[in-house]
Amino acid sequence: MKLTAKGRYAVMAMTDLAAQGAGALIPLSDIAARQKISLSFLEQLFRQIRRAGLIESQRGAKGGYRLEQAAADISLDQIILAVDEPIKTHGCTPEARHGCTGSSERCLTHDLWGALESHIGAFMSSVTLADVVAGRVTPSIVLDMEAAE
Amino acid sequence: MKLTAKGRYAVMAMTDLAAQGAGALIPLSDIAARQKISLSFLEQLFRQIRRAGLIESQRGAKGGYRLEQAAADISLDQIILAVDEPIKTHGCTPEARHGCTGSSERCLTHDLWGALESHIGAFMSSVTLADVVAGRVTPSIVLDMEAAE
DNA sequence: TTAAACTTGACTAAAATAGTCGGAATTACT
DNA sequence: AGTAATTCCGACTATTTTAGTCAAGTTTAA
Repeated sequence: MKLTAKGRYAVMAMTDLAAQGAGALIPLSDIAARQKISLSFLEQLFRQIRRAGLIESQRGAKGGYRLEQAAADISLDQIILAVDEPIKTHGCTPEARHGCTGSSERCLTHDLWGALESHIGAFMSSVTLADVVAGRVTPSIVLDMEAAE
Repeated sequence: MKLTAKGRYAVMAMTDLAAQGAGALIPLSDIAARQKISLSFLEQLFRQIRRAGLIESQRGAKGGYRLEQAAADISLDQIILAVDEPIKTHGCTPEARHGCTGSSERCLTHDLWGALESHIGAFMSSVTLADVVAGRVTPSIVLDMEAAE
């Protein structure tokens, strides 16, 4: 899972949308103003998010966007994956130049990248928009996991 | 913590070095050949890793690199931080254009990025070179953490 | 003396990122 | 019917970052 500014903006905008209440149609211009993100850029992001099925739109005057599902049912990884290309963690693919599939044996770090990927994914899929809006995402979540290890 | 191909190569090369045994001086050309990484590029990486104090070098014929500490005492985040700029997770800094420090209140997602950062950091600092060499890094580590949640 | 190896800084090509632009389609309201 | 608000779309582009090269050293073992 790639973590870029684009994904950050998408999460910020979706959080804003979720914070506006459940059923209302919110025009992008409102979100753009509140989050200080250019409208054009937001349009591009929301286009992708809509195609992923996370939001629904209504065109025309008084139109806007609303969440397709409840905020508690939308996890952050869904948002990130909607706007960024999915994978990018390890180069151990047949196409990669320096991957380990070229050589006969697996490279020593092969499993590592997979584990890292899973680790990040587990976190992002465990946090929902509702969590973020409610301020339930704090470093304590992480500390809990570390302590439990 | 940024996760790029550069950091990956650094970890791969350091793993290779650790796998060669404790005290021996290993020339970079050996690692370059085994890991299929260009020698020039490796030189650049090892320069940064040496400055970070993770390895020591001996110049001249029969020279090379060896780990400064035991493989069990070198964690992956030390390697990543040595070759990549440290931070890059959230834009909530004074310099950032769209950060939350500009507005009076904190942005809703502020804590989130910090938590994500901690989460990734916790993983990378919990894994040592010795773990990777011994093949102790598998997705099961992640599953353990999830199950414990 | 020679060859192996590290050291350094500057440079660069390619890729990815972040974001723009112009226009078209749709809808509510008057 | 007309107008303003709004989503929708694809293509385009400037900037930044990444990945990697290059040329010219310095140091040491044999």
